[in-house]
Amino acid sequence: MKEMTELLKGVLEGVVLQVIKSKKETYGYEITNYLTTIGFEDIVEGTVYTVLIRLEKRNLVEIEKRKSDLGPARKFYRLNENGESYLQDFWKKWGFLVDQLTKIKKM
Amino acid sequence: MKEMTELLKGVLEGVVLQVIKSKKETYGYEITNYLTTIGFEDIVEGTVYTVLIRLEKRNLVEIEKRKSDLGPARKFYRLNENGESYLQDFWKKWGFLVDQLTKIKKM
DNA sequence: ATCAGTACATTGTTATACATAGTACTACTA
DNA sequence: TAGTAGTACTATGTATAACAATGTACTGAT
Repeated sequence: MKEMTELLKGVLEGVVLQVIKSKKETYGYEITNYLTTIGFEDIVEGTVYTVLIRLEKRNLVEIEKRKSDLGPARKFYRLNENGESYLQDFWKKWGFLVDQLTKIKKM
Repeated sequence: MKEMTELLKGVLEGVVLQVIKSKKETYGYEITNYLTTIGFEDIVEGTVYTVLIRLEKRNLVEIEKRKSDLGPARKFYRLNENGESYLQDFWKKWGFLVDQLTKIKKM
């Protein structure tokens, strides 16, 4: 779906973290492709990479750079404990938001 | 719930519009109070007013200023047709986002 | 007269997503 | 072997949105 930009704000970080968690280990390019295939058509590489750098700065992920047999080296991301608890918190807030909006919509 | 700030981005506008629609007609102060009572504890007046001004600029609402028997004059907001279709679009996008995040969470 | 409650407005800051562009590596092919 | 497509990451600038903080102003009660 198009023009989700503003709605994505604040969500994207949790989404990317969850993708990393689910895949155990992954890298920027793969995350971008994954997100576009599942329907976030407008997400561009630049956006994902800025999120990843943010996650790194906040120490929510562990990083390992490894060579690829296809193209340049990949920077692999893995959740650490901070990342786990951040993600838990994120889903709690998300759940709350969904509940609130459901109520407001029915109002 | 606290610290929903970032998650609210892009959502608040739709929320405020829906509140206006549901109440048929309302004003900033009432909206702020309403939102804080239903659980958005951190929302402050300033935020709601900036949203309202945005809605006005984008021509999504009609405005009427009327005296109050209690305190200063109130600026009443009412959805117009643009507002209606914006709101419809908003709920569509929101629904899409909820679906996507549900999938991602289960992944 | 002062204060609390009601009501709106403004200004500056910060965070986030995006646009754009660039770098660099590999494999294929003309 | 030069060129191109695909893979992969980085950097810079911009726009938008929510918040913090502050100020104005009106009414009613003490």
